[in-house]
Amino acid sequence: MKSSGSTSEQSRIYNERIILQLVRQKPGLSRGYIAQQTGLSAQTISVITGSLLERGLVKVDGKVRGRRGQPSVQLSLNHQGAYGLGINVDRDRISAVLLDFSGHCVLSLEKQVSFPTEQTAKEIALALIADVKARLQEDWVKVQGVGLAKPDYMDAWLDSLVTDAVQRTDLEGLQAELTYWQSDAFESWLSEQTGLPCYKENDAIAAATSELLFGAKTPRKHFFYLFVSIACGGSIVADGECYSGAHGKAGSFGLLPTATGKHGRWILEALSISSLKRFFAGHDLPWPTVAAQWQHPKCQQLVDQWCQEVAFEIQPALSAVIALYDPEAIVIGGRLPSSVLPQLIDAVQTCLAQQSVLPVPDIGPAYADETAVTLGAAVLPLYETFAPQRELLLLASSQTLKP
Amino acid sequence: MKSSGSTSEQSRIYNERIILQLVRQKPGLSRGYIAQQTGLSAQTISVITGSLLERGLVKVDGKVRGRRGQPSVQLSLNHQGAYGLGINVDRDRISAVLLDFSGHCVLSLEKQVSFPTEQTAKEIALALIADVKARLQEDWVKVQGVGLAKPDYMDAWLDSLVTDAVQRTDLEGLQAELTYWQSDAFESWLSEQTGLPCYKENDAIAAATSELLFGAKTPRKHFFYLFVSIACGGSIVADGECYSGAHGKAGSFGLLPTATGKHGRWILEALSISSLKRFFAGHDLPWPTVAAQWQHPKCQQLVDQWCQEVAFEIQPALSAVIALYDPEAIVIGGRLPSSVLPQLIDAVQTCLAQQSVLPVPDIGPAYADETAVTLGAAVLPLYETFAPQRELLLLASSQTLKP
DNA sequence: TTTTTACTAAATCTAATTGATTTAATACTA
DNA sequence: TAGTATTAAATCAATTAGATTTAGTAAAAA
Repeated sequence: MKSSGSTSEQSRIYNERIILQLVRQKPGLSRGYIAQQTGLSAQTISVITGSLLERGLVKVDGKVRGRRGQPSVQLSLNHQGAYGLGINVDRDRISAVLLDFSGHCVLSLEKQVSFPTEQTAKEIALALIADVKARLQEDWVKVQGVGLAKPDYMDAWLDSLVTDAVQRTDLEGLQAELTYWQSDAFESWLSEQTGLPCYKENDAIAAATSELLFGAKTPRKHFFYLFVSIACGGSIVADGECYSGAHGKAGSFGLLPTATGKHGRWILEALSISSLKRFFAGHDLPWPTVAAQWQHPKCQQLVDQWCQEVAFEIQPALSAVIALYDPEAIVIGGRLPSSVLPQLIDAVQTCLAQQSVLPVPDIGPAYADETAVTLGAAVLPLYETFAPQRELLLLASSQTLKP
Repeated sequence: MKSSGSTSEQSRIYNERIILQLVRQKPGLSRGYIAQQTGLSAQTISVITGSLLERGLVKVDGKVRGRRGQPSVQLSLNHQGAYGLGINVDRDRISAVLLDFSGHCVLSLEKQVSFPTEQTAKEIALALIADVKARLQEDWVKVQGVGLAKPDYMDAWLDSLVTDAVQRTDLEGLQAELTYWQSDAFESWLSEQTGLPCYKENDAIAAATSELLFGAKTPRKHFFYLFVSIACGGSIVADGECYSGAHGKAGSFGLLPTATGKHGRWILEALSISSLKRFFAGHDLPWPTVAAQWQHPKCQQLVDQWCQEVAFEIQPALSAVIALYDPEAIVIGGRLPSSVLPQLIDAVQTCLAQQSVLPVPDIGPAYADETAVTLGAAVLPLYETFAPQRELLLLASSQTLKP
């Protein structure tokens, strides 16, 4: 174990990132305002923004006239200053995106699967890499890395986690094949193919990271991200950073028990798209394939019923989160259809207000829609390279020690 | 909201603290070894240790001969280099200590009460301050501050939290009196009386902080501190720091529901000294007043039964902690009699091993005995002044902004 | 005596601060 | 309306703090 000291170079990098963060949150800032906000001197800001401009990470928008004195120069993020590549491997699909520095999606690929194979994932990845190289040309060097987001336990609960594709019967064989995703072979392969660093997180942490980088003008520092996909999970944001625990498995909300067990013993079986699909099937209603179908009264009513039942199922677990983490807010995101999410939030709010002994924090939707995870994957390299993280200052040097 | 930049002065303070931490954990280190461990240059270490020696925070132990080359100088913490004053207000007693820089208790006071009044607390505090000033003389200036540790909800559960003193009948009047402890009036008063900064935390966080500063040669970075006193609580240590949540209430383990409700609805009623006392009373066994009495077979057997029942009660809550927080270890400490603690740990280990779906982390006792809280209170000012905290670098400057 | 190790002094480098200066706009005034 | 004052933004130049590099010295074992 090493407790690293801090040098001026690390401070500089940190200060650069603090400035980038400010400019990202409020485009069009003047150097003077940045100086105020950071507590650094105007001269320092002048030097650092000069460097950021030179490196193309920041651009000049224009000048603000109308006030006394010299007009201030408005600085903004240069959208084309950096890119992040992201791949999300989920139980029912593999998707990939290229994200620019401002979080805008430049390229996007997706393929439906019933539990992903190594081969399908590699095909998607190769297609993405080829597309990106063709699109960016010499700007390829601005790609900061590849992010990979996948569920923590791809090879578990195969029978209860429904996917759309043809029913597989050879569950044991499938499970064996899926253990591929327990290794880090795919990360290594990605890194090799691209020549770029590869960052891996579980889907919940990836989604929460995108919330941190792009979520709000004044992001919350303490929240719990409740992530709903084919299964579900969670991520704890503490002091403005995702906390991943001693073994990278923190926030495993899905592994808490449900209140009644009606929708499955574990929350990941109850609060999930699988659960909702089973619920539709159990009530003989076809799964909507077009957005408008969600508005149908029968559909609305069924969704409402499901939301209320599930809210009740997860209430004790959410109460535990509130008692243990004392969050400012609970943010719900993931891959639920955008028309279902508000109903779920309503139901959870109502249920918690009735049952909780502790004050209930804000409960609201994540900023990103169903694309949150894939986007989150692409955010990982950008976050790693440009967000002001604690590690930067505390554990930056990584020299090995004498024996 | 302010995102502060980082300057070289902050780096220096941080590096000083990193060095102090190393020297605290492994007394007798050479400058060269410190340089290796921190990744800083030998010269930097020379300068900083020079300053620490001059300020009396570090002392020279001797020289190591026997190896080739010039013998290395052994540096250690100067025990008399700094002091911390601590007061613990609990439901059944008020206690206070003066701690030296190495964590050794210099002075200690205690008074039994049945729920503490403002007046009793002030008496104890004044006595402590007088004693300390008499003892330290001109070294009074080395006292870094006053720490106050108290339960989060002093005025709740009055009926179920047993104390030793005479039964109070006027519960409503008592409760009104106890709301004093919800304010920060006592902190302000302490600060005024001593002219020193006052640091307040709840008892669980204070105990965990002492574990962080004095707990181990190579302290764990991720653990859950389960704190058992008249009631119980918890504290989450993440990345080597106590996490206190958005409103300072994180880790409220006691507010999670029990499995069966047999020992009370909330964990703080079941896993607590109160619960154990009620259990003894319910089985017509007198509460041991001498340490040896705990060894009596009848007593042992009763304690064992209680431990097993309580372990079962808290098992779901501990599983939630493991799933949500993914800790390296669960550390149990607080004010349980030292003979009861190992039995409780055994019971919890056994119960979790049987019930948990996730791998069970290490479960072990805290380093500090029943004095953990009071000690923890006294640690707060030392921790604040000398531990390398994240805040130091990230939020050090606190200038106010223009409107 | 040679080699090795521990440590330090002086010079250098990086980055932030301070104070003066330049630039460009609005506000005031004759 | 022209000219001057005022204000604000930004930069230049000099200074300061702190870490690193380089070149030593001191002390002990081989």
